[in-house]
Parts: sequence; structure tokens; C-alpha cells
Amino acid sequence: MLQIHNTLTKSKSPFTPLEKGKIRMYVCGVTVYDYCHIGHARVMVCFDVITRYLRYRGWDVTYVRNITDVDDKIIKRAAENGESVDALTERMIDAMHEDEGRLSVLRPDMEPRATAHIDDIIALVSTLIDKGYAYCADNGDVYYRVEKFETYGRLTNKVVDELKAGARIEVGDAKESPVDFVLWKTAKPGEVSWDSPWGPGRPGWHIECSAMSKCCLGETFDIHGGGPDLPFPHHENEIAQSEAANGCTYVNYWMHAGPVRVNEEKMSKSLGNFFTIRDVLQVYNPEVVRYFLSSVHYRSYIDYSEESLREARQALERFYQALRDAPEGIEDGGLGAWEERFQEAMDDDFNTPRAMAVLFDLVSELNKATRDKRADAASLAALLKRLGGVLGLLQQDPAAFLQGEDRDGEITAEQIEAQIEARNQARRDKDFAEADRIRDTLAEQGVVLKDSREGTSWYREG
RNA sequence: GGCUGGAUGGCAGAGUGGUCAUGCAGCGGACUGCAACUCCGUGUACGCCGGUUCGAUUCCGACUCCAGCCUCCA
Repeated sequence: MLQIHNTLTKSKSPFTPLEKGKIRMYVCGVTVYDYCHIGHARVMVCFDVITRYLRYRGWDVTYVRNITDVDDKIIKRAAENGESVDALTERMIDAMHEDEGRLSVLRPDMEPRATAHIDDIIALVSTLIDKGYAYCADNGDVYYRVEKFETYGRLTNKVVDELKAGARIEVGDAKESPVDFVLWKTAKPGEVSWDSPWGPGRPGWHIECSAMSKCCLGETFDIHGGGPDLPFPHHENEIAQSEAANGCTYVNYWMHAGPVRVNEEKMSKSLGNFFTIRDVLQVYNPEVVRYFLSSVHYRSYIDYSEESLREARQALERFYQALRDAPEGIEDGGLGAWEERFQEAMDDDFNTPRAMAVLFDLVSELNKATRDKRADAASLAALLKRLGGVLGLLQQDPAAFLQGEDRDGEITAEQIEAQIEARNQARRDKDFAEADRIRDTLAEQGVVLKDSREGTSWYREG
């Protein structure tokens, strides 16, 4: 029985989909004005694991993740770069796809872009105006009338009066109330814009998701996910928009990933303490990054540090060393006690650390089976690989993962193999001093050797 | 200030009203020419103060500290 923690109820409850066997999930994606950082990677990987697991359990999942491709920051950045908005967003979307692909994140089934749904957005805003939940202000902007939506704030336990007290009132503000938020912005001269009943302009951020999710998944759907900074105001506003317009429940389960921290602080663009995915992948194997992000429960914070990445590397070395030494096998014997334990862990709100512990126990058993040349060694190895695959891990060739790729200025695989042959000749000659010298020299270059009856294998330390 | 969540052994990180998390690191042993890998064994823990209980790290309350949101941010 799958249990999911719901941000709305702040508790875990058994998951029941709207439609038997089918799950409709929408996750807020990226505003594409810059390269993605590790915080984005976390959301991508978390919901990728969730999607993979749900499918593995037999659900038919429709996974939608939007792209915000028109926004103040995009317009500003494009102007700074001296390129068009389209050129900038296309470039960043390509980069995002490249980054997530390297992290083995499967592409969502649909990736709607805000600029491709302007008609849907205008229709939704019109409905809200007709129903009295929105108004066109003197300056041409259209705002949502927050106080008209009686349950506003229920996702994040906000009280409208308190929000009003704390809200800043800006000069020239055309809003009826300081808590109202914008649905349609009048274009400034020279800015990208679309025609609308309220004049040329562009959509506000919040309305995009209400419009795109409705278009892709319908008025009510099962799961809505996103990053840690989205519950307020973004998701609160989505609820207000969609439920006011459609007159029905918007979302049944709200899920939010935890923040990535650096030195006890949230990694964020505004703090400037972020690491982009591509920078990190210059140094670490993508699977190491993916493992690192899955080694903590998705709702907890996770601390980014070189130490954490090193530990992730070491953990994966243990998995891959076991797979490297195990006999080949395709059949894994199907559902057994190991897999049941794995499912039990993942059914508990996608508890990846617990699932990982099961896999480590499985590794231990596999190593013993390999050592004793037991008949079940191959099937245990196949099972480990299959369950690892549910988490998007352990699909590489073990030797390829352990040995890594040749890098500029470092010893090549070919040179390493030659040194190993020279050392083994020395060992056959009982010249152990020379053999140890060669091994020490390789060790200084991060290459670790392992002798066995079948020969010498090697790997590069991460 | 308001709203969320957290405080676990050297580090990372699950979990539970009374016997094991798990990984890395440490220690002892097996294997090895010596190592590495692997295996066997092993130590260290639940922020602070009360309460409930036969018994609490686990439930309840106060306190301290930390983080996230309350302004664009995944």
C-alpha cells in the first residue's frame, strides 16, 4: 500500500488515484533564463525516481513538467546578453535537456511551454473575471481578487489578514488589495507581448501553471509537485485560480522536494551560492550526483559538499565492485523477500535511503554468494541491477563506472593496462619490490589494483 | 513576529514504545607475496527539562538551537 505525504494535510495517507490504475502528475519546472543548478537537479531527480517507481509498480503515469519561457528575468537577461528572448530560452532549454539526460532523468511525457498556451491562459483569466475573482486595473494589469477566495492560504496555513499586514504597498500600485497578485501584465514598450482583451501583454507566472495543467491533465489531477520554495505563493495561487475558475478540487496530493543547502544555507540564485549541474558534472560522474541526491529522503534538506559527493562515490563503488565480481545473469527470480523489502521501503513515501539500505544488504549477500560460487549469485546480481534501475542507478557497465574515462593530463586506460602487465611480469619473476613500486606509482595517480585468480582489475578513485 | 519542518553514534543518514538500520571512517581477524576488494567479529547514539508508561530516542508539554516559507528563486 503506497503512502504519500501530502503538503496540504501535513501527513502521510494511502494513495488513491482519481482513475483506477492511472496517475496524472504535474511538476513545476524551470524558468529558463540560466543554467540549472543542483537545486533544480534535486527536483528533477526526486520526481524522476517517483515516476519510475510508480511505473514499476504498475501505474500508468502521465508526467507533465512545464517550462516557463516568458518572465521578467528572461526578458532582462536576454536584453543583457543582446539576444532575443527566443534565442535565450531555446539555448537554456537545450542545456536543461542535456543536463537532465546526463543525470539519467527520463523526459516528462509532456513539457508544455507558457508561450504555447497563451490562448488557454487568456481563457482562464477571462473566466476568473466573469466570476468576479479577477479584475482589470486602471493600468491595464489584471489581478486576482484574493479576498474573494475564502479558503486562500490553506495549503501553507496563511491568514489573509496577516499577509495584508505584512505586505508592502508599492507606489503606483493599482491593486485593490496588497495581497492580490497579477494574472496578466500590460507590456512595456518594446517588450515581447500577446494581444488580449485587456490589451497587449503577457501572463503572470502563477496563471501559467493553472492553464497548462488544465490543458494537459484536466481540472482535477492526482499529484502536483515542485521545489521547496513553491508552496507559497505559487501553489497557493494556483489553487485559488483553478478552484475558483473550475469550481472543483484542483489537486489531491501536493508533494514538495526539500532544499539543497550549502554551508547550512539554502542554495539559491538570490544568494548566489549555487553550483550548476554542468559545473558539478565536470568533476563528478553523473551517477554519483544522482546517488547523492537520492541518499536522503526527498522531503529533507540535503547538504551539498565535496565530502558528501565523495561518500556517494564510495557507496557506488561498493555496488559496482559487487556487480563486477559477480557472474553474469539475466534472470533474477522475480518477486522475493528482497524485492518485497525494497517495495516496503519505497511504498513508505518513496523512502529512498531505506530502499538503499535494502540494496546494501543485498550486496552483502551477493558478495558472499559470489565468493562461495553459489548458484544464486547471478540471479542476485541481476536483481540488484534491476532494483537499482528502479531508482535510475546501477545501469552502467561496472568496469566502465569504476575505471572512469580518460582525462586530459592524466594516465590513460591503455597506459594503466601496460603498467599492470609490467607489474604482473615482475610478480611472476618474484621481483616484488618492482611490482610494489609500479603499484605505488599507479596509486599516486589514483589507480587502485585488485589481484584475483582471474587476473588484475583496476579502478580509478573518485 | 506568523506558518512549516528538524535536532540520532567520528561523519552521512533511516527508523522504532522494550532484540539489527545502512554507508563511510575506526579496531581485531580471515584471504593475499604484501596490498586492494571481499568476508567474519567489534565499539560509540538518539538536543535540554518535565510528564504519561512496567519501560521512551520513539507519545505529550515547556525550553534551547537550526533550517525553509512569509519578496523573484527548485
